[in-house]
Amino acid sequence: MQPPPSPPSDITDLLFRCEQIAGLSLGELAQMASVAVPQNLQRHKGWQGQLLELWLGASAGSKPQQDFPELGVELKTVPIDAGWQPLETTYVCYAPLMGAPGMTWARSNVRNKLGQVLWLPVEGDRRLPVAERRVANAILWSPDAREDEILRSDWEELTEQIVLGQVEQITARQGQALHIRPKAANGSVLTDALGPEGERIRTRPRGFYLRKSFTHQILLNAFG
DNA sequence: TGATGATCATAA
DNA sequence: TTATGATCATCA
Repeated sequence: MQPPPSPPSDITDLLFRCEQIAGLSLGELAQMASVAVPQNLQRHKGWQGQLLELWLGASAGSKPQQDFPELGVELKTVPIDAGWQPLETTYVCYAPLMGAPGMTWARSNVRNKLGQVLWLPVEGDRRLPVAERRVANAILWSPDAREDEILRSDWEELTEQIVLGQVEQITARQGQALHIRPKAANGSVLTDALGPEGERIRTRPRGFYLRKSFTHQILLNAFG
């Protein structure tokens, strides 16, 4: 078996590809793709995500778009423990800090990314060697009315604070399902943001993330 | 011990 | 520099 040379033609094709790799270990998938397996993920944090992108035929590179634009699907690998509990929060996208006139939840990047997500749970216990971690069955998810409402509410609160120039007051403690945390190579990276008087300030870049509890519910609802 | 805040690698 | 892929590691 080898990684597919082209993107999936439709959802069925995508789900079929998921079935093909379900139950296999990262070591097996890496070997078949001629990719080296790192000892740990300390210096290879996005490694498994990129390996699985390769196996599902997602276009590489960093674009502020979905992984499968033609299918309207975003791919997210999520490390889980034996009880299907996510071990990490899930990065969603960059948080625009300069405000965007007329931006709404429905048109936001967060909503766009989360409109339809293909969750790919992977064993993530740090005691398990990376190569031995297995890929679970994929879950194709779209937020229901209740979930969308929770996300919208969190997004609106955080976005309002950004627009009002209160970026520095935002804490990761805010938000029931969606929150904001720093997102950068290190603390010296700065980007433009809005200040309290509408002036331009420099601050650490931020990203939107999904809380573990929210992702956990998604996995449970799909019955993992 | 878990969540928050910080950080690592890579592409364009 | 922005943005993707995320996980690490410190401290309450």
